[in-house]
Amino acid sequence: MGRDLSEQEFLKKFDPEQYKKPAVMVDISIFTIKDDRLQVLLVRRGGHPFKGMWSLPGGAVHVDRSGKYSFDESLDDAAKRELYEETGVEARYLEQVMTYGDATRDPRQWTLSVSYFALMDSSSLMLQHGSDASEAKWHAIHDYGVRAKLGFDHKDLLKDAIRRLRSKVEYTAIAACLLPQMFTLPQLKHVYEILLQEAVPNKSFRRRIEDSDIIVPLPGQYDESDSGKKGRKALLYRYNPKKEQSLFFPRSIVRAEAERHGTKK
Amino acid sequence: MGRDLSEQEFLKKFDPEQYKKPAVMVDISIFTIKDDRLQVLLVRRGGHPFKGMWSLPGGAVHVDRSGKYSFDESLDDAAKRELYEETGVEARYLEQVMTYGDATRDPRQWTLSVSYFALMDSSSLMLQHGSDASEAKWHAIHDYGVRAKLGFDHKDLLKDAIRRLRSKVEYTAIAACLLPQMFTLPQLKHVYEILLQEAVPNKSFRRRIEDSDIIVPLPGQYDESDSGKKGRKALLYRYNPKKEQSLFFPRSIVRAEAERHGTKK
DNA sequence: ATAATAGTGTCTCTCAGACAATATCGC
DNA sequence: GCGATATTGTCTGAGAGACACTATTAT
Repeated sequence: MGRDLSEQEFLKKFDPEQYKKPAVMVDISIFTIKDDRLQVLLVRRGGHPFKGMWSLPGGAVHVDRSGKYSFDESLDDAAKRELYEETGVEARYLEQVMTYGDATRDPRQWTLSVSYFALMDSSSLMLQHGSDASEAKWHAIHDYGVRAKLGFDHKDLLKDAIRRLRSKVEYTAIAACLLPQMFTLPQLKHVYEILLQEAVPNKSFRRRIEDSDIIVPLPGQYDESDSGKKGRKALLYRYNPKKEQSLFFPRSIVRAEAERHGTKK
Repeated sequence: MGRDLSEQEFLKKFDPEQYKKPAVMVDISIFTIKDDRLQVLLVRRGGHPFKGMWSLPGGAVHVDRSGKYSFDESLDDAAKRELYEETGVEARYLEQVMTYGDATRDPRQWTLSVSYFALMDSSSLMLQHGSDASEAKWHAIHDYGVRAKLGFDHKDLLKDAIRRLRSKVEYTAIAACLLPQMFTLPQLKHVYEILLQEAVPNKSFRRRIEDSDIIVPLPGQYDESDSGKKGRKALLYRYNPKKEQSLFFPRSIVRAEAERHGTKK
């Protein structure tokens, strides 16, 4: 290791290109509820590899300050940038799922993908066309995937993202991030039922909300949209924006029974 | 984009070094139970940056087939290799936590760290000295960190790894991976109490085990070690190796009450 | 009024935790 | 036997889900 260098000298001499590096991508599963289904935004691949197939929106992390592209300060920033490029809006919720990396998942090189999932309400959205993604489209989720053929190992990324979402829904309030700022409890319950794919008991559900300070009522405000609808009007609630971290419910919903987390059965 | 290339032609022409890339490291929080405490294995840094400080064991992913180092087929392989280089054994449990990446966490370059945590029983261990890590040592966990000063943002990596471990212990059987192959229920209960830092009700704990098929008794076999000990001998159990995935308990242990997941408070 | 939807009251059954009782060991 | 540890038995309170009931709206 030669003589003793100071940290300054060491950093000056350090060559970042001394070793071969993997490519680093950020890929996002952007979810929304549309037509009573959970849907994910996919883009059709315009170039090789997997040309013509669908894939999760994403791209390389921008680490070159002198490059022509906007610089990414962090992984989260890269995810937010990709998300914004694809949808033109910011997501209500964004969370890292996990990282995939091996020698063969991309035929070009050893590639690593940091997978994220994002939640948005479908009304807040304007699909941006152009850029590298030739076409972007919502695809309904069936079970743990989509019917379309996905490139790379994005089928796995998507499956794990859906799993994470479903599991997290049971003990947090993030489902509210799939709805507009203001919503009713029947609407929210409906989102839960779509995500969990089973009936949610009414009383237990409302008790959960009451006992939490995550989802708070807007006293006296009723849902006036969909004026043609019959029946009693529902009270409006909103997702509590303060205390970002405590979107946790005191206890889990549905399926206290076994195999809640089992991968198969 | 020029004329239409076939995928083969495209791949032949593709230049992996066309864009600048971040460095990719794998860092591992290796946990064990020693002296009635949760402990993590740290190495003292021999070179810059953060020379002389402690850090999580780890290193760059080896993606160069022609290099002098062993090639890593995947991220998990890289983690297993680092783990083996450091401890000389394979861990009983290894799980990816999450990935950290930004422009400044390593003064040399934009660096990304994939964080893992590993569980092992302290008896199965032989610390390997040498290589780039000049010194390796167990450090007791207090609250969500260690007393030693850590380089990089490893304090955050460690904190998140501990959080993941503690949270996962409540609904899985991974705590058994901190004990030898065969163990008694009082021993396992003790591990839970060390990890969760609170008393675990005896009857509930044993009911959980009974109802699960994750931890199974070795009928008629008693713990004969520590022969000087008073009192009734405990039955031996083992961690069920088949069905790797279903190390989940039907329900959670302790703290059904609020703030189970809160970050602070 | 009636049907439809929203929201509330109440009962029951299950289960986690408390605590007591029993079993088995070394001495 | 005695103290220590392991294991099992029983009771009770809390809470989730079932279900019936009330409230409010459009037609």
